[in-house]
Amino acid sequence: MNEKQKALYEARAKIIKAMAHPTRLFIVDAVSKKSQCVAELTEQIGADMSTVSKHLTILKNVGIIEDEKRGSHIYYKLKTPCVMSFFGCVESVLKSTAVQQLKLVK
Amino acid sequence: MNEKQKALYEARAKIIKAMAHPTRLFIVDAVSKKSQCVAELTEQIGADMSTVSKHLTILKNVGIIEDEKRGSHIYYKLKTPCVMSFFGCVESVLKSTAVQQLKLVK
DNA sequence: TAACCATTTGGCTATATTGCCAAATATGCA
DNA sequence: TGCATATTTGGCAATATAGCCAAATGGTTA
Repeated sequence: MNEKQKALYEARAKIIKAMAHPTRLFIVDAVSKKSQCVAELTEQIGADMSTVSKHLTILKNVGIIEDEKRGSHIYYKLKTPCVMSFFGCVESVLKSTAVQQLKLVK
Repeated sequence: MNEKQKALYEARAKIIKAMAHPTRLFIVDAVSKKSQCVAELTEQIGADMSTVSKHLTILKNVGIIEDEKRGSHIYYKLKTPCVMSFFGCVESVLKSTAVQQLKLVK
């Protein structure tokens, strides 16, 4: 792997890493349904608002979500909808391992 | 988020987390093209073989790749091909942010 | 301008991840 | 059996991540 390739894989990994957290996955899922602000998301997640805010920043920095200021509120929404396809694949990975674990039990 | 939901998001995140590393992304890419063993991958990656082996274990444990023993070699191959769709989406996220950064420069 | 609401930032601690080296394990062959 | 090859495991140090609290910022309204 040369330097250029390495940099490319790092850039890709950074984006996937932004999705690689339960709270951030929830956020992506939630804002894909409707634009929401930190306070709303915080209520659903049940963590400190500052924590949720930091997760939002991470997702925003890589370009997965974007913010829109409306008055004193900041609404977050999905910027790159293709990330939703991750969910389907992840589900099939989960299912495939579940099937295999079932076989082991039998 | 109730406990069950939380557990589901954690399970999903674990799978995505397995992809969230430059070396592991490279491995997924590489073994999607052809089955390979640690030594081969190590050569391309340029890290310690034990490091590469650990990355393989992480990917295997979540069910993204699987191993196949042939004689004294262990070949790794892609188990859940849908993860390849991540690349396309990641590329479009990269492109979309690149375009935006260009606009800022102008 | 002051009090207020929404949100982010700084700072700190706890925990998790990564990568190397050295040692262990497993397999094949002389 | 014993040595060579292929790969994994243990252990440790360095770095990164996550979460909370407290404080700061920024816009809104009285």
